[in-house]
Amino acid sequence: MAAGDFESRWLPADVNAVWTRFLRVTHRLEHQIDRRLQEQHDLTLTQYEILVRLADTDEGAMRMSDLADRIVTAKSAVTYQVNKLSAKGLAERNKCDEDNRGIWVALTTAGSERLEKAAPCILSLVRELFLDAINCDQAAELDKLLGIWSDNLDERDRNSIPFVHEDLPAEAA
Amino acid sequence: MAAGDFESRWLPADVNAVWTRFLRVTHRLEHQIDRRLQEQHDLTLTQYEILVRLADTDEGAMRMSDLADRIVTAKSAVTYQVNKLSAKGLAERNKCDEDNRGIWVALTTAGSERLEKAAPCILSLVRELFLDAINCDQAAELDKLLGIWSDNLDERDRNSIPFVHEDLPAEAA
DNA sequence: TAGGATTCGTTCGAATTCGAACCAGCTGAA
DNA sequence: TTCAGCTGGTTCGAATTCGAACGAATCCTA
Repeated sequence: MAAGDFESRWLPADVNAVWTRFLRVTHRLEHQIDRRLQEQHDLTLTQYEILVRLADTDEGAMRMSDLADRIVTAKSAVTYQVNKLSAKGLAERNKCDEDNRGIWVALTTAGSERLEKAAPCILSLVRELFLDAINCDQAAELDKLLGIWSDNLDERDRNSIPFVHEDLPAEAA
Repeated sequence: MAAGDFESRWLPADVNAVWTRFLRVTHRLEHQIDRRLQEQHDLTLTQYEILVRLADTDEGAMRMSDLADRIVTAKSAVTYQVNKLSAKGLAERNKCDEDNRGIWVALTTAGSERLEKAAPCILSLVRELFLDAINCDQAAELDKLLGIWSDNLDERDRNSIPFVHEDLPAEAA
């Protein structure tokens, strides 16, 4: 449209293209991993994610809310999935002494074992699809990008910015 | 575990960290956009995606299957969403002369208008969260990465590679 | 040109996700 | 101390997604 905004902005077509491509690639990646996980380890990607999050902690346990925050889903979805995992015997819910409302979700032995079996398989798939194809510099760059986006999102959350898109700032001739 | 594979491979912890971070960031990005879209334009991200895909074609129409392929969902989900859009008057289903089984999904005038209203808003949010924060070189790099991953996935699909993770190739001492 | 294999799109049921409403426990200020 | 407000988690109903099964149309091959 206007012809003077080349340095800091992208042209609409470019933005659209990159974003579209980004969405498509991420979805395809997730689908591949998810499918593999279900076929070979009877786990959903979400369930696997929960197990990984739990295993990543020092205490081997996490509060429901923190879990929800980490895996980026609604609290109710976490309740649902943790129940599922608990029914499978892979995780357990323990009451929380510091706060009687709270729940500590912990990995069971079976959960650890399942994770130990699944993780190498998944990580190798992740490597193959996602990381092996790029070199060290690119990987570093990717990591930097992820950091930037993450900070960006944090900031937005912190301020809970009320996004408004001004249609036309009423100053174009 | 073994200690000799440092150059082309990542350490498990790194892979895990990058992948985790990637998943989290992409989910947060999508949620932000999705929420905005629903609040301000009464559209799901999927629905918006469909409208964009349709608008991107020369004919302003697309076959159901191609749509499913583009937005990376099951065909049944496309049926569901196109029905939804059709009920809203934003898209229409036309029969296909070349193939009597087929359906051409086309944008209606209302659909174009809705998209024209929503797109700037969404693109500006995408810019803000996703692209403005990175410089031109990084953007170019990102584009390259997306290309690599995409090709990778294409290849895998083409050969429908039967993924097997050999637990230990039985040659480590 | 008949018949098996594919492909196109739909339908159905199951799984998952979300948000709103809710209850119970915690916190802070009067 | 008490009461209003907040926070952690669950429940419920609605929306969405998936995959399997299906019918119809097309393609391919003999």
